[in-house]
Amino acid sequence: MRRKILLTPGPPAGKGYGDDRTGTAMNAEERKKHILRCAKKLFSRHGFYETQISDIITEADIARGTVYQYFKHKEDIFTTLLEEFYTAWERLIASASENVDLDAVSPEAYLRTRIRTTLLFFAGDNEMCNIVLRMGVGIHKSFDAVIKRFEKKIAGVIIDDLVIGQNYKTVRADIDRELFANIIVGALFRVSYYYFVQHKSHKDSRDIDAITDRIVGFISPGLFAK
Amino acid sequence: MRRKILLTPGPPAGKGYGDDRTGTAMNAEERKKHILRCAKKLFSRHGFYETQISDIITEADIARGTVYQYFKHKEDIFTTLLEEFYTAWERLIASASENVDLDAVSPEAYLRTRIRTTLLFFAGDNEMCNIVLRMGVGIHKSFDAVIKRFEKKIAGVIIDDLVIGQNYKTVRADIDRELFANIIVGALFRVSYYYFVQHKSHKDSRDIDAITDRIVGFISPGLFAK
Amino acid sequence: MRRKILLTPGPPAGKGYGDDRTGTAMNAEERKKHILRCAKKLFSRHGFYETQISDIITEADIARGTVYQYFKHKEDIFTTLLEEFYTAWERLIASASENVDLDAVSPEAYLRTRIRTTLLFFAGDNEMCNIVLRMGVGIHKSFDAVIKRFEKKIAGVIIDDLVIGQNYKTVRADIDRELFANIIVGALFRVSYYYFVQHKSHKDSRDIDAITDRIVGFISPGLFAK
Amino acid sequence: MRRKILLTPGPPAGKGYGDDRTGTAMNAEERKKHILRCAKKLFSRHGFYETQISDIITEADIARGTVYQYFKHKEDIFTTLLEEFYTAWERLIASASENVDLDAVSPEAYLRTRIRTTLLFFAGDNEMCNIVLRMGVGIHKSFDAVIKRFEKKIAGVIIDDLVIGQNYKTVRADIDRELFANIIVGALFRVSYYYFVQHKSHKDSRDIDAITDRIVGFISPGLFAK
DNA sequence: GATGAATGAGTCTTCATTCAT
DNA sequence: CATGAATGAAGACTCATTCAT
Repeated sequence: MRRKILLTPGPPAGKGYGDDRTGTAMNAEERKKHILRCAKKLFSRHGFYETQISDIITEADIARGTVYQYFKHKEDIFTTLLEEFYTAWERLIASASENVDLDAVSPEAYLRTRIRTTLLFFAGDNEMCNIVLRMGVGIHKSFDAVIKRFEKKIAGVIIDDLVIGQNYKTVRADIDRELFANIIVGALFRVSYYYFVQHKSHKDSRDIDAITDRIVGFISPGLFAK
Repeated sequence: MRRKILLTPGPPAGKGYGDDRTGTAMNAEERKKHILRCAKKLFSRHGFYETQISDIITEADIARGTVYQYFKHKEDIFTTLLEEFYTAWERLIASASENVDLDAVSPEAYLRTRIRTTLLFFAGDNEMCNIVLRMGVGIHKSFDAVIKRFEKKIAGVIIDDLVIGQNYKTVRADIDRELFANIIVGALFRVSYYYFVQHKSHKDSRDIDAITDRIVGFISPGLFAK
Repeated sequence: MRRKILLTPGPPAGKGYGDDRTGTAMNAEERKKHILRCAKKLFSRHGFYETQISDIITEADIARGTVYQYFKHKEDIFTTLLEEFYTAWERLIASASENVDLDAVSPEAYLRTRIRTTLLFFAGDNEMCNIVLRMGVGIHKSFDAVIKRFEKKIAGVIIDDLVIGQNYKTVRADIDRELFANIIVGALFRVSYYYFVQHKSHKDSRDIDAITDRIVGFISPGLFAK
Repeated sequence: MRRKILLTPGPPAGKGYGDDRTGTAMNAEERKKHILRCAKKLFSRHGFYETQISDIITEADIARGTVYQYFKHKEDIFTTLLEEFYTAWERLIASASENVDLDAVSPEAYLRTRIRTTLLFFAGDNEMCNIVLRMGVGIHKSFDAVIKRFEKKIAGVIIDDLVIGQNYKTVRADIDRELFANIIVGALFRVSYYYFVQHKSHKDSRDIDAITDRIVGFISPGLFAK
């Protein structure tokens, strides 16, 4: 029986009539944002797959059907979140570019601004930061341990190298080892992904040698003591 | 009944005899590896959640129950894959370290070896490379488009900056822009993730300024023309 | 949590292991037939939409998932039922035609065979009969009353006419009024549907006059007393 | 606020003012009819279950809640449609009976009027015709193909028989085969439904033989050449 | 009277896991 | 050990109905 006609028709009832936990009424715009906010929180903590619509409506304190008044499906929520984030980023970059007089600013100052802008942007929303940059989170709790171990290890190896280098006085003493290790890991992971997964046009060891050379050439000046 | 002795000699029936494309029978060890190989292929392409046990047994041409003879659950397969990968990496790093005489080798040559080793390792198994380096992202087909767009854009912005810098002669002419953009993106993403998600100890804008300064200080020497 | 890993894994349990209410094990073929049989019963009584998968599995005493091992979806069950029925009918007609020597049999005897065969076929499976011929059933309980009233009325009108005609001696005295009313109603409904819904090529009143004439011409000889 | 007095005078806001394509305001009576008209169109095309309240309000260009001001539930709309149709039919039949002087009119002329009236009635509203005469079948798009095939086939068989009969000169040459096939199919379906589903009082093959005989006796005079 | 956001019971379908053979 | 039919908890999504405005 699809619907118990004449028996239990009933819908609404009780709370939720537009209220939030604050009891303030919400218009469509606000409510959509509210759902998005709650979903972001959950996606950030548990990932897309481990976040259920049930979790979202509990968090948002709304009815099941309400979600579907604002979003076509679960993916739509996630996609909207991504789109908004990316759009904000694009706007930021665009506005940042506008206000720069390339002739008046030193290259280093320019680079500095760029990097600072990006970091500030990510720092401003660490939930989206987690969603977008997630490196292992949001997959499945049971993988966390394994992943964490690896991430720790790989950074550790680099740090050890740096310590040795600093002892040998070959590596600059003022290097922030922790930060540096992350830079290297990030760079290597991304380069690997880019060349070996996305553009895997028969990279043989000679290609890899070439790539290695360029990376070393780029890193060395900032890394080693003169 | 046991009548058709000549027809169904060994185990149950029909195909699925545990053989692989070769038709050769497999022992336990081989069979487990076979399953892992098939699962890896699928996880790499569709991610953990979008890969079903059904897909794995189809790919491996085995019976549903067989999987559970070798793995406790689906997660166990994935975890085993990760573990194996990490273990291999650790072994590689360890053996690489053993054979180095730090007094006999230049710091740059040492760095070169380290990087080359890592790249070779990733290049050697681009399925695992995809799984490990993208994991959270190999999520759902419908997100791919959005993500790709962003990734393209962010790299594009950096490349544009480099072009400008090279025109102005402030950036070294021999920089491989594509590679460099990936290094920067990778570094920034990871650093952001590390500081703003994992260790989010109240990073205010002063912390970010400090981090920015260090990154700039590290990158500049290799980036700018003298 | 998609699946409460390590917490509540469990499936099977208890009954249902292939048993029916008879306790006899079933092979794939039988089980599919069993599901079909149960579904037919329910579809026949409550219609496609008012029959839930839950009802079917209760009736068949199987698990929810089992249905989907044999049928892609609910529609698939219904369609299979229709297909089987139609196929059986086609086979029947074909075999009936084979054994007829048109030169040796009187036209009336031939007609007789045809009609008898069809009636026997429908009489043989009144559940499918109801599903296929349903004229108002299987829609929604709440419509039943309205429909029944109309059906009664329309037949009533015809029967009244016949009574009058028989009193006037213009209608053959040996007419089975109930049967005849159904023949007329069925014929008129179908003709209307055929000409006014399916092939609605601008039937104006002249067309209708022509159709009427033909119907009258065909019915009259068997209806009126000489 | 009530500022835009000149813009939003009457009720709430925007469109949906209750008007139809003419832009004229509607009173309660008209509005109810309007909803019925729209619902009829949709029920006719997609059936009761595949027509949603959402579809109806879109078609009628009214608000969701408005429907429930005129109808208790979805079923109520459908039932109203049926009731109206049946009532109209009853009125028609009643008025047709009034004006007949049975002593002055030939039985055949009387039959002719009856049939013509019925056909005209159905032809006058092919949406209701579709709803009433197909009801159970306007079920689900996916079944259409299967059903159509059967309907075609069954009519085809009869037509083939007629062709043969006409070649043998046993069947009247002036028979409209298409029309006749529909008459027979309609009659047989309805009789089957009546006797085997509704009044299934142990119809055994002897009953069926009796029914068959009567049908043949009734059809033959109009069918066969003398 | 009209509106339409909110409601939530109900329904289909998926899929990891088990266990008799 | 391999098999694969059976299992059923879980989850996404629908949609008739209500009621504050």
